[in-house]
Amino acid sequence: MTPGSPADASAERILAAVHAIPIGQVAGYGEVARRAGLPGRARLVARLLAGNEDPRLPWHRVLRSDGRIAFPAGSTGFIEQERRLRAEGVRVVAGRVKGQRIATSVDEQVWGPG
DNA sequence: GCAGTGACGCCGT
DNA sequence: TACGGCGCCACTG
Repeated sequence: MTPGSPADASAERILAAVHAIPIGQVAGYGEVARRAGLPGRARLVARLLAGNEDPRLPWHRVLRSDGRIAFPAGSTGFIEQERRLRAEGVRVVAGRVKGQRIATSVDEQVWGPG
């Protein structure tokens, strides 16, 4: 193992950023990566979620920048994510989150669309 | 070291 | 809104 590797620390920050997403709210992969201090590492976030084993991790609150579920429509992950989001009161139509806007930058999360 | 692949993002049409 | 193309990063054979 490499407990002191920077990749491990980054993964920890990413998971923390995902946990920080409030119930009923959603965030984009890029936004999560940005919060973790890893701008441009959206794919790394996806890889982490794909291999996460923590059932408490609100991975379903992470969407693409388009506001759509990243899984292919009809797949197991797609159905599961859609179901979990709806359980939290999030309106999901055709695999897309409605009534909310995916922040692509920290400014939008803090200040809003403007 | 190179090529292929993916729960991505941005831009142009 | 939908599609296609290109770029970027990390992992695997």
